[in-house]
Amino acid sequence: MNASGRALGLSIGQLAKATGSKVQTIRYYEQLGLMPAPERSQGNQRIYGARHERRLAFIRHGRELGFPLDAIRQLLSLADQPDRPCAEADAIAQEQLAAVRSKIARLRALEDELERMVACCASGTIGDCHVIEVLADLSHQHCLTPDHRGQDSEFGDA
Amino acid sequence: MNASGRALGLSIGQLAKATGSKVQTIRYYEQLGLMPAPERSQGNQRIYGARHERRLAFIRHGRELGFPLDAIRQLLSLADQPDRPCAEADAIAQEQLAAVRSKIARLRALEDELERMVACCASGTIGDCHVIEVLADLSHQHCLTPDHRGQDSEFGDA
DNA sequence: GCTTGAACCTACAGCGACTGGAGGTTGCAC
DNA sequence: GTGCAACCTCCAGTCGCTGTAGGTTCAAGC
Repeated sequence: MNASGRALGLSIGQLAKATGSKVQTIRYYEQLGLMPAPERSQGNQRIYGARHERRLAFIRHGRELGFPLDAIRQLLSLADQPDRPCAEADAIAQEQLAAVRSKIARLRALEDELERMVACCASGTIGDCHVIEVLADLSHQHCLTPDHRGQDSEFGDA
Repeated sequence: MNASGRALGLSIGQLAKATGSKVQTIRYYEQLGLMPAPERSQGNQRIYGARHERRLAFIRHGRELGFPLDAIRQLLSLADQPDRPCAEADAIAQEQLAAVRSKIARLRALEDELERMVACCASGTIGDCHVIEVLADLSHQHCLTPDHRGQDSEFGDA
């Protein structure tokens, strides 16, 4: 019971290294209930097994893809019920894809505006600096889209 | 002294409406020192003039373009010194443009991964759900880029 | 003059997902 | 037995707001 079993005996530092996480992050996930509380050594230090490593890898993988922790929590609970339909998991992933696309769209608009802004900078003085002029312009006349404020709150993390 | 002068007598709520900000946000900017403390009425309520309106519009405009408040602080201080060279302002804008581009690149990679993820979902059960399978895969074999973790901390806000 | 309700005031907690530090204990190698 | 790295808990800070609690002021209507 070592290859895919549970006993493995990783310290939190070893688990962190194995999954590319930080020690604090692992404790943070435990605090949030995303990671189960592991056994402790006689000296009260956490001891992890393969099960924990898989779970943490799942979480990190989700985070790398930009899923919020709440979505990951749902995905984890779904992953534990192989017989349920996968429509729910699919919906979560679709939602994340939509969020990513909307952030891209917003950032591309910003990119356009910023490009125009810096392209016109002739390295003169602040007095005739296009960057400052655009920002100071109350009427947004220099802007491609007069309302470049995002409709969704902000493009958060991912 | 009304058209472009200072006296105008806006309450904080009127200023918020005029600039598309929220009342709390204006107070927050004042607390950070981005907005100067305005005069007060007899009843201790803030009274703003055209100068404040221009300054707040500048800040909001910068935020809409994703500049962090610290960058906006620098840009504001530059805007007050029209004789200085504009290289510094240009550099700040270039930096922001670079940040936006790097976020776009990261998000596009995520978009690709997520597309592949959901495209293969055949609406079966969790047991053979591609979404869950990819996330649970320790070896990242299903991933386009085995290291889709961002090199910069995260793609923050904008 | 009085009442009502909206808008204002200060101060502080919370969001998301960590990160870093203080101050103390344990584990392992030499 | 001695050092020091890694562990422990708890708490504050990041960024840019947003929301709430509990109280005061303003302007309009009667």
